[in-house]
Amino acid sequence: MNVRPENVERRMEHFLQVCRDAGVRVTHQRMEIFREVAQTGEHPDAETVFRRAKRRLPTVSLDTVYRTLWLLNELDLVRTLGPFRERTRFDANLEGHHHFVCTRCGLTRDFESRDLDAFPVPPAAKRFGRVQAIQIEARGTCRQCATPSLKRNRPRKKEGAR
Amino acid sequence: MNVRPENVERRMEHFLQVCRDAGVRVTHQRMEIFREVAQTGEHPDAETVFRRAKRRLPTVSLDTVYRTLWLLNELDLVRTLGPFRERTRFDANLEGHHHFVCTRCGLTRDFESRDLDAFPVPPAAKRFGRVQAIQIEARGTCRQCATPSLKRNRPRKKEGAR
DNA sequence: TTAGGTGCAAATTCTTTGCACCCTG
DNA sequence: CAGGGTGCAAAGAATTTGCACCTAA
Repeated sequence: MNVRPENVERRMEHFLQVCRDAGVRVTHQRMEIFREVAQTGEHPDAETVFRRAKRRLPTVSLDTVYRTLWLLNELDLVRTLGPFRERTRFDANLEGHHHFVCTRCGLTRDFESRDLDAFPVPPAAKRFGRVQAIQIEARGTCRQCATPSLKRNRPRKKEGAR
Repeated sequence: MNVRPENVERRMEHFLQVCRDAGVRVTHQRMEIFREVAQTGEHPDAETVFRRAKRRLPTVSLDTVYRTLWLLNELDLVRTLGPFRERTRFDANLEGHHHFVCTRCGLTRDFESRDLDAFPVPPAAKRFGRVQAIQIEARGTCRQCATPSLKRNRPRKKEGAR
């Protein structure tokens, strides 16, 4: 569950490198916040990162944690699970199907793949519990986000193309 | 993008059947809310369903939409994308990896699969944009949720095992 | 030194809940 | 006609923002 120290170290190095290259300041807060995410395989939410980071940074604030996590996401040092900055979304298509997700704007569309449907459940997944279905998420950039003139990029409020 | 009328019809039939079997009342609101989700391949959020449902149900309220969507989810008539009723979660493991997701409590864990990493990007996914990575989500029930005595089931507030 | 970063507090946005009235079964 | 379902309004939870002070480069 926890990441081995040598890997955490490697991630920290990478973090420093990326920050320098991007001209982003390396603050005490950013280091510790990144470390908390780099250190665990638990996919923590902001609140959890906050709680843990406070052990080393007693005065850190939750909003700094949020700002830092989104910064790290922009620098591609961390990623979010599922479409990010999005509300809960519902789907009535219960037949096996897969999703294309645009990592810029969150657009999500179904597609089908016989080959994937036939793919056996990986044994590595079974150790966590009983697997009912496997579903792939193809992450990338949608047509509109790829076209510079029509950038859709992270609609925060109201809807984009849902 | 939109679901073909005959499939919408089939889903409506199924909806009625499931409601009857479950002893859940079939109200005008529930029918129209389900219809909105059944009709589109867009994975709408609650707000979007609300806006659309209002065209047929001018007096419907947003909270009814929420209550109904979660009811439909419980009846397994709709599903949510990604771990549901969860906050945004972050991950610093950027190497190709996959997720086991418990559909009861949202527990999410990484696993690796060489075979899946080697799986070619399905052509059907490419039509939506450029695919950078494919990642599978193995959905099922985790050990703890499968054990009746230790039910974890949907922690809403505060954290479960993240 | 100084622009970028932080902490605080307040604002927003999304989602849920309590309660009185309504309508399905 | 009884109990579940709905709408309203208000509460609650998660996340973002404005601003004055602080600090890494």
